[in-house]
Amino acid sequence: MPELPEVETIKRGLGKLLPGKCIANVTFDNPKSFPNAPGDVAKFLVGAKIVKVKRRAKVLLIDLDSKYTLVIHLKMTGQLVYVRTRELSLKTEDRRRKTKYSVPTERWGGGHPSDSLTGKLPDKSTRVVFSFADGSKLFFNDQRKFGWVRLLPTDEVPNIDFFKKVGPEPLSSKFTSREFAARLQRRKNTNIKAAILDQSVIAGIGNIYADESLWGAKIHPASLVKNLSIQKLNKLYEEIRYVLRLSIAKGGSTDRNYIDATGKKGSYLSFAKVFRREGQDCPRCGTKIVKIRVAGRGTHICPKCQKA
DNA sequence: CACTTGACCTGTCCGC
DNA sequence: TGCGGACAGGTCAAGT
Repeated sequence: MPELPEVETIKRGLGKLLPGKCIANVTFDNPKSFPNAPGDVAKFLVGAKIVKVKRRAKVLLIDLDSKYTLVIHLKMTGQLVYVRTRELSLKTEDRRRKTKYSVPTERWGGGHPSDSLTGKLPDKSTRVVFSFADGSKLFFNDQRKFGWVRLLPTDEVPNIDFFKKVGPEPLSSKFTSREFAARLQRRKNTNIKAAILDQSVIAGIGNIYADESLWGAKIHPASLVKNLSIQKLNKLYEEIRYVLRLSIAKGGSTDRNYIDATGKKGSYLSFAKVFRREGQDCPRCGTKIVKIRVAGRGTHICPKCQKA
């Protein structure tokens, strides 16, 4: 579920919280969540200081001063939540003992309680825990275990298969409608929804923003790319950039379990036009929104605005 | 090579 | 109430 706006929101949150933090310890329960950790954790992770937090496509990158980078993919149910520990006052043995044994971490989540998912961490979905020298922690939670964390030398990150083939950032000022249309031609015999979900065509779009941008451009998701006019593709380009920007401004979409670095939900879905709105009226023409299946995904359309 | 489908997982929801 | 099955969706491997 985390698509570009959600990962961007997490990046911005962690970018304010993590730089300068020194990693004191890393624990993980599920080897698949951190495939190459065992040998490299001690050498290049513990003792390293966080330099910068970045994003490329739906991937989060945390640069360390050890010339290594944590590469994190949240896939569908991944979360990265930062928890500040209760400020310790170590004046007396009593207070130290009380703090140590009773309240390892304070309530997590920021903002208004109704905006956050409440609970204690770690929980049963916690796969990796990064502990920092100041006592704060970063939890990588992932209910379905599709996500992963990898530790790679920073200069090798661009060489992994995913980054070698991934398409341009849709919100980059260098990304033009002309380039968008040109890149779509590699998938000209498939449907437009599959084409924009293809990360090698354009980075960062997932099911939510595919449906929203196709509605905005009045394109049926099953339309073959080769049958779409250049005007339609230009409109789609504009809509993709519009919905991604709007969602970032709203802190992303919380469908089931997305939360940001401080535990807060995103509010984009309350602005969504069709996603998860089957049975409701199309905001443009009033026709009932229907849910169909395209490219193997649940797909939401207005059958009147988006003709096949 | 282009394209489609299934696998990877776990939790939730729906119908019987 | 319990239970089986469908479904959720990002990416990759394997299939056509």
